[in-house]
Amino acid sequence: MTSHPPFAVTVDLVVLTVRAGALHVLLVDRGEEPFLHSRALPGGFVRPDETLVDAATRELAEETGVAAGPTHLEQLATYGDPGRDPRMRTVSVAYLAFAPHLPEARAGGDAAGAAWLPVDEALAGDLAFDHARILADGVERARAKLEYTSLATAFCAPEFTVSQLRAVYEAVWGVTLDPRNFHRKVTSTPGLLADTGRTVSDGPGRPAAVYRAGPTTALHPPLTREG
Amino acid sequence: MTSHPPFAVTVDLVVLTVRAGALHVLLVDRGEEPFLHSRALPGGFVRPDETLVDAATRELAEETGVAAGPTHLEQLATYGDPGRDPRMRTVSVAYLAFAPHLPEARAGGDAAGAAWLPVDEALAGDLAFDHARILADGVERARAKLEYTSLATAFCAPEFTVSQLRAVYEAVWGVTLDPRNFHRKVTSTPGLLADTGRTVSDGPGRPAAVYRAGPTTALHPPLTREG
DNA sequence: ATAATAGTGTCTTTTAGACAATATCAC
DNA sequence: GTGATATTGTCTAAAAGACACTATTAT
Repeated sequence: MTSHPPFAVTVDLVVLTVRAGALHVLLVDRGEEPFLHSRALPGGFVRPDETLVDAATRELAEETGVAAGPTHLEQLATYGDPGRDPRMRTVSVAYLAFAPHLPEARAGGDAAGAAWLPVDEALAGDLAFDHARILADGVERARAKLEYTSLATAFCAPEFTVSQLRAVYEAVWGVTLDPRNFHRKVTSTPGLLADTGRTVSDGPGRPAAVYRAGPTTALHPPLTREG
Repeated sequence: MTSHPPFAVTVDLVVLTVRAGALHVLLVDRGEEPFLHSRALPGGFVRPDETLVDAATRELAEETGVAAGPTHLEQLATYGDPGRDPRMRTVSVAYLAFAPHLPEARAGGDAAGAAWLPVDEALAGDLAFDHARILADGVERARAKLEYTSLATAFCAPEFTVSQLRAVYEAVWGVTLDPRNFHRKVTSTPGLLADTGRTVSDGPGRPAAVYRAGPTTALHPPLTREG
């Protein structure tokens, strides 16, 4: 058999960040049918001559104004059940992005609005298409990857303190970690953090050392998720 | 923009098994252009009304005679660079399968032949399309998943001994593990193995207890990859 | 001074890894 | 018996987790 029925191919983005101690996801108000005015993950059709990751980067910038630069982007999974899009047979390649704390998103492209929403609220409400499932998969992937990679630093500004890094873990995992053991763990993992030699003071308390992300991306042994 | 350019969507399968102490992959000889008579991963076009995983299961059975029943199947990643298929813009959703030791594969469908090949040989030779990259990604995923899941049991027959399970780890990771520490580790992980109460004797030596896979799928803490 | 946060040190429990010793088979 | 494999036990070193204690700031 040599038939190749035509499919539409889209990319959808699960863009996560930490705001006010909680994990948030970037959602748009759909500016067109189907699911007009529903909340949805940003995304859109892949163009004939671009790679999938280029399409993801472009849609992120077009629809939400979030630049790819400070953001970690990786492929999540692909969703292609017949009927997931009422218009036509559509296969969507989902990407997962970890963003630092950014200014408010702006809408653009096909989106009538773009905003950060706590993932708990997003999963409780209705999302367009099968985006609730995609979001749930993305959150689960994020939680798992914090254990054995240095990706938590992707949620931080280029320079950050150990407390800020710990706040990322606590927000994503929804636990409280012992500040002393956490500090010892991350500072004793070779190559995970690069000391800038500077400190910052934020409110009362001893000023914290300022670090950048180091070259190490894999955590051996992993951080554990216990409270 | 509301245009949705047509894409062809395929599934490709990285089917892994352990034979003679080495990790093997199931490859087909392509029966048609392009890459006629090249070795390739089994796969083919997704039909208009089937899910992606159904397409993967169908192609596996059609092209190689491998039934889905005893096989673990999970989505690996999606490959869609322009130009990866010289015929048209094609997006391929790759699936990763872990098979127990099976009889020789048979060819069928679009495949002129199907055979198990050691992954080292497969990666050293030329594979059609970008299948070398897909295979490399699949092998890496398999190696990583053995660490923190019970998926090694998917490479075993329904009933197996601790030695047979250890042989899977040694073949996939290419290391030698201490039989005593491995035995203690897997038998002390709650729910990983279900004792059948029976033993089997294979050659000289004390007969080994026979187990089935237990309900536990996540390994906490993970097995380590050291020799 | 007091409260708050940053960071270090110490102790206990758990686990990994090395390896001795025992059990049960084929021959 | 010998040799092979299975299984249990013991020991040591490393790591996790609990938590006392010190350091440095804002107020």
